[in-house]
Amino acid sequence: MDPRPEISNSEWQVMNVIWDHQPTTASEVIKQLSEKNRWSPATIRTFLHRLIKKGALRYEQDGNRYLYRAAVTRSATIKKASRSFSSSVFDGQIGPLLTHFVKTNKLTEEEIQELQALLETKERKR
Amino acid sequence: MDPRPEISNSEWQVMNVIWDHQPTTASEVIKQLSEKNRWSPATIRTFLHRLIKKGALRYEQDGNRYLYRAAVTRSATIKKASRSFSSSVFDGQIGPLLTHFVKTNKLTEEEIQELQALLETKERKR
DNA sequence: CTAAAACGTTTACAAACGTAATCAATTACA
DNA sequence: TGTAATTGATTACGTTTGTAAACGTTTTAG
Repeated sequence: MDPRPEISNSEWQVMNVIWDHQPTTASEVIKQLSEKNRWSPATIRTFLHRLIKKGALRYEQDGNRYLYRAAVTRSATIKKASRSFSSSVFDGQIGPLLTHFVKTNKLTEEEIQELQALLETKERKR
Repeated sequence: MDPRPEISNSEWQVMNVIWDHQPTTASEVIKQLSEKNRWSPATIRTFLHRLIKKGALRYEQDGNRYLYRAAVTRSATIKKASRSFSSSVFDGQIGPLLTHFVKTNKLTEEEIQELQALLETKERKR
């Protein structure tokens, strides 16, 4: 199920919780999110409903409550969002995006090494 | 001038043209953009107005038309947008974002080398 | 057994966004 | 010189988003 239309910023937070705890209940999501944000439970429930309507979440009855799970994979969703982000902000150029992020952010030793390894492989493959 | 609220997807396209042609006129922006998108001139003018209201653009009179220029730098604006993007999509983790982009995209030889150089420097500095 | 708490559903409402038409003033062309 | 085209300003309108209250049903605690 391809989520149409796009997932909004707030909805991303909900999706992230679901992907990390799948399958899970509304109250679990509420617990996780009402700390970070000052959202009322009702607000979070609204996001759950909208995500279902968008086809990004599925649910099944579990007694009197729902168990939610993602209807789309995290990586596919990230890929779509990234494409759309880089297409507006960087005008489709992935290279500048990457160099920008590398320049302007702190990376841990591990992250640096993982990136170097990935780039090595890329280079090999050409 | 810090643009409040955020720049929308469509508005990014306008900003990109302005940054590339600064200072420039509405009709130049319209020319550039109505090819890629199927936007009517009125639509593009609306974006210009909104960007001025948001404080992202400035203008000065030039005869009977305006000359537009950015009121914010491209890099500062990109940085803000990237932060906000990675904070919702990657929950603030920059590392995963980078590895994701490297994994899922084609990079040119030059891009790979630039990234490797950047990472080298980063590693030195720790 | 009854009142409160929990859960899902519906409705609400302002701001932002995508997309544009219309209007008024000015300019340029015939 | 009068009319068409250009330019900026105002208004429009449906959808999405952020943020939530209200409502009805079910479960639970006292």
